[in-house]
Amino acid sequence: MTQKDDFDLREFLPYLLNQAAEISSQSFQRIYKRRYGMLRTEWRVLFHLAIYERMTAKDICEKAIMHKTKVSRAVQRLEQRRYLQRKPDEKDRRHEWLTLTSQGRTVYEDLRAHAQQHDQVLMQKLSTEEITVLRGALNALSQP
Amino acid sequence: MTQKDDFDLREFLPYLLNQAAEISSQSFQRIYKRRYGMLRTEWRVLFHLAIYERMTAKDICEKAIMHKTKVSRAVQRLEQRRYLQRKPDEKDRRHEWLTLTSQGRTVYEDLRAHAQQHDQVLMQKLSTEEITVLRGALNALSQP
DNA sequence: TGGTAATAGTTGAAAATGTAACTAACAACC
DNA sequence: GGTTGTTAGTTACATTTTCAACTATTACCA
Repeated sequence: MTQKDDFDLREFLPYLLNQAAEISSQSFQRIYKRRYGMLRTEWRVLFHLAIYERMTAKDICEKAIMHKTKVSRAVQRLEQRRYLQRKPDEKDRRHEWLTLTSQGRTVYEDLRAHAQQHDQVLMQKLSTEEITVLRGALNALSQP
Repeated sequence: MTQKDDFDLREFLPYLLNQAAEISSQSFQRIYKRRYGMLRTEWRVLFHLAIYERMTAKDICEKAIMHKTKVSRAVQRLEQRRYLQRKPDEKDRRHEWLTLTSQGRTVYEDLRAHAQQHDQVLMQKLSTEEITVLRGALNALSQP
C-alpha cells in the first residue's frame, strides 16, 4: 500500500478542526445571538476588548486574526448598541482607542458566564490530560 | 480568587478551535481556489463524494455538517463544472444520488495530494503523541 | 381512498463577508 | 516645504451565506 493510499481526508487536520470548531461553537453562538442579537465577529471584538481593556482596531485584527473590514463593521455595530466607545489618539489621529462602556462590560460578564458553562460541558467529553494537550496543540497550530 | 476569575476566554475551547481551524485551513484554501476556483463548500462536497462514492445531498449534510442550502448550491456548481452527476432514486424520487465523474475524481486526486502535503506541514508543528491525542479530542468534540 | 404530515431538495430576498479602492493622517526623504 | 510612500480605518460592490418560503414526492392513518 502506498503512502498516498494511506491518506484519508477524514483525518485531515483542517477538516477535523473545522468540524470540531463548528459543532462546539454552535450552542454558544445561539446564546449571544438570542440574548443580544450579536454576530460571531461582534462577540469576538467584545471579549477582546474586555480582556485587553484598550485596543485599536488594528490590535484586534492581529489578536483575533480578523480582517480589518470585519473588525471595522463589528466595531460600528457595537458602538451603535453603546457597548463600546471610540476615542482618537491625541498624538496620531489615525488611531482610535476602543474601550467597552459599562453596558458593554455587563453584557460581557453575562456572556462570559455562559461561555464558561459551555466550556465545562465541552470539557466533559475529554480527560484532563487530553484538554492540556489539546490546548497546546491548538495554540501551536494557531501560529501562522 | 473565585472560579469566575479563573476563566480566561483565551482558553475557551470554541475560540481556540476556531482560531486553529481558520489558520490551518487558509493556505490550503488558496490552493483549491486558485487551481479550480472552488469554494470551501464545494471542496467539502467533492471530497465527501470521493470518499463515500455515492451519497444523497442529505447524506452530505449530515456527514459534513453543512446546511442543505449550502450543499444544494455546492452541488449545482460542481455539476456545472462536470465534477459530479445526479441520478434520481428509482424508488423514491425525492432522493438524488450523487457521484463524481472521472473529471471530478481527477480533481479530487490532485487536491488530495496537496492536502496531504499541507497536512504534513501542519503536523510538523506537533509531536506524534500530540497528533494522536489531538485527533481523538477533535473527534470527541465533533459528536454533538 | 383521501387528506394531512413529513421529507428531499430548490429558490429568492436579506444579511454577512471578501476584495479592492478609497480617505485621512502621518513619515521620510530630497 | 513638497513629493512620495505608509498606515489606520472606512466604503462600495461583488460574492456567499442564511432564513424562510416554496415544490415535489412519499408516508401515515382515519
